[in-house]
Amino acid sequence: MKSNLGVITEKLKNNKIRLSHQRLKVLEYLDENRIHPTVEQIYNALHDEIPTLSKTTIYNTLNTLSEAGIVKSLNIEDNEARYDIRTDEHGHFKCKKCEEIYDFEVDMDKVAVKDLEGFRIFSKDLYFFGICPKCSNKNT
Amino acid sequence: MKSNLGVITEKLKNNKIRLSHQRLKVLEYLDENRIHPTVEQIYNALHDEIPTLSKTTIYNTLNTLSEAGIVKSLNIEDNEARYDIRTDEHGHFKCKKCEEIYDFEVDMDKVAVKDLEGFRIFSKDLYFFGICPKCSNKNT
DNA sequence: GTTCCTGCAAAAGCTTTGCAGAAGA
DNA sequence: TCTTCTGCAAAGCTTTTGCAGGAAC
Repeated sequence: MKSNLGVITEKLKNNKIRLSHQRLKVLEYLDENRIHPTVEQIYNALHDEIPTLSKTTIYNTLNTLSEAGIVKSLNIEDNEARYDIRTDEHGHFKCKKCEEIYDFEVDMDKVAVKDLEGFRIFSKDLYFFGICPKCSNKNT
Repeated sequence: MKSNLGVITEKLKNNKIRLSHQRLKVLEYLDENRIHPTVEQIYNALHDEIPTLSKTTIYNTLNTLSEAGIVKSLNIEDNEARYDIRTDEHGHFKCKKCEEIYDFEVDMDKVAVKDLEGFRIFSKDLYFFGICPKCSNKNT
């Protein structure tokens, strides 16, 4: 998928964010591994290829990209942030057994929202928790 | 509102959680101050009345109560947990200006959820972010 | 009398900051 | 060349843990 990275580099240029090797690798990883990784996971995955890479750079990169709206940070865990390259409106399901996070499509307009007249809404986070089908079938 | 605390103490007894002075005070505070406070806020509020109170106890208390389903912890901030004594399904709106958190009613059944056949859902967190009416009117 | 809870001190874990050298434009 | 980025070390914060004394039942 060269097209995706092309779109991504264009987004960086539009936001006047320099195309450093580290940033492109982090973005490539997020694009090719839609697992909503933690900083730790990104670090472990890229460390072999870029031995000098530091976690500080990953934190800096993700903060920069979040502010530019190129990635989205998820607060679905209580201790550690996760990152998503999908920035369109969708929900996240976290399995309490395997800890995996699944995307799902939502129609937020159908959430009956009384009580919010006069509120200007910029973003919406929807997190579901439970057991995924794979873990349900492993009857333990 | 003596009835609320009566209900609360009954919940504690049902869960075999001892009715310590500290726990009752934390719960009373949550019940009378529906501001989704942080541990820090609870600590500051109760410290005058209970000078020996420690943050460790507040953390222990809130963890115990969360596990028993008597309070709910919110991950609406990226750094600090907030706590809610309302445990029924409802949404939270956080104002980016005044940082206040508002409750709102939702009907989650109307969220069009494809992609989740076979998933067993235990809980749902819905967080909205934007500007509240008060802050919208202060045109700054 | 038992069992569980409190609170101090210390540790753990995630994230940010300061800064000198390196890389991008 | 000028500005920005990287990465090391250290610090900052929230939260957890170990444990002795104390409170609940």
